[in-house]
Amino acid sequence: MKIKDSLSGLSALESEVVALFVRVADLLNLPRSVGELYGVLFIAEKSMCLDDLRIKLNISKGSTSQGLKILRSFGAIRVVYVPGDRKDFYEAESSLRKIASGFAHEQIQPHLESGLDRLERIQDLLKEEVDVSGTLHERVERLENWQKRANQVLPLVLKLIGGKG
Amino acid sequence: MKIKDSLSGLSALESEVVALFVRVADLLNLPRSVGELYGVLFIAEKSMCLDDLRIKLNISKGSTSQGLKILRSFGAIRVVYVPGDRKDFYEAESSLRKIASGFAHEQIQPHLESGLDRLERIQDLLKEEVDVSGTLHERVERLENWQKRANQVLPLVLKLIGGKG
DNA sequence: CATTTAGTTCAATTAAAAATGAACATATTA
DNA sequence: TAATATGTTCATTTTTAATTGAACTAAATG
Repeated sequence: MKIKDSLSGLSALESEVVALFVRVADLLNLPRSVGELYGVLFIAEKSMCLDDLRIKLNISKGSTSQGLKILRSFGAIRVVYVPGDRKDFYEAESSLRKIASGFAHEQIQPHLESGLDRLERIQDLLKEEVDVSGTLHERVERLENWQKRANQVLPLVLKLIGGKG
Repeated sequence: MKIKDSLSGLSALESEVVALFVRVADLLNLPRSVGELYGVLFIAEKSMCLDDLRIKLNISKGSTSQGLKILRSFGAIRVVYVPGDRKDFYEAESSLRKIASGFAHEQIQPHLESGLDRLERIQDLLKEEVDVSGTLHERVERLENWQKRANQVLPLVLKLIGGKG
């Protein structure tokens, strides 16, 4: 351990963990850099500041700042106060429940809401129409059903994920 | 109704439905064209062939073919036989349970599996290390816990989504 | 068995998303 | 209050992903 890949600044173990979270980020439609940052913080022994992360990952200040902002936005990282240092230090939030909940509220919920808006517009369009086929009505009803179900399932999923902590 | 936007080939209602599914596609990390295709089929009165869709959406043959392939891959559309026509006709699968299940198996499961591979590699790396801190052990254990939970939650989510049909 | 029709594939192009880095804002301290 | 330190913003560049369209395979038709 402690032997860093001189090019990447990451140990073999760190690299693997980062790679894992880069994959997760991709799955969740988040920028690669967000996965990298969370990965480093997840496996870090100590809290780290923007520059620590930027240097370790060899990415730009802008990416680092934006990535940390995204991670903060859904509570995947926490800012910790370090006495005698004006820099912001970060550590990874380790409660899956909290992260999932934050993600659901910040990244999923808005989509569901705008979906609801659009569905209402679809219903309005349907009302304006004359001579609407039964099929068409049935399809729009199905859409309403799906929308409703999505809204019901999300909180249940959070309950499942948040099992213990 | 039946008044098509001459430029897009879609009625106002169709446009809204397509836009809705384009958003869903984006949320699920699928190409825009996949959302467009499913949207048109979802609201269509009759089954449609590749060329019907290509013309209606004004997209290329290649995109249409690839998009339909993706939709078939997780069972979001079905191929229907039309007597006296050699073309393949498609209609939207309307069972959310089936679509979600197909999506989970084809698009999510592989990620979970490769995640497991990577986790095993991380565990191996940890074993090779001497002088591993308690923190580090704890973090990798947490990772195992998350992985396990993801594998447990996925089938439960499918149960929830597939409520009635 | 040549021709047409349907659909796929994939190299090249285009479009979208992310990363960069310089300019900027804000807070600190000497 | 000048100089420094920290972090943000955003126009530009770079990278990645999606789309295109021509070449292709395969099947049906005449």
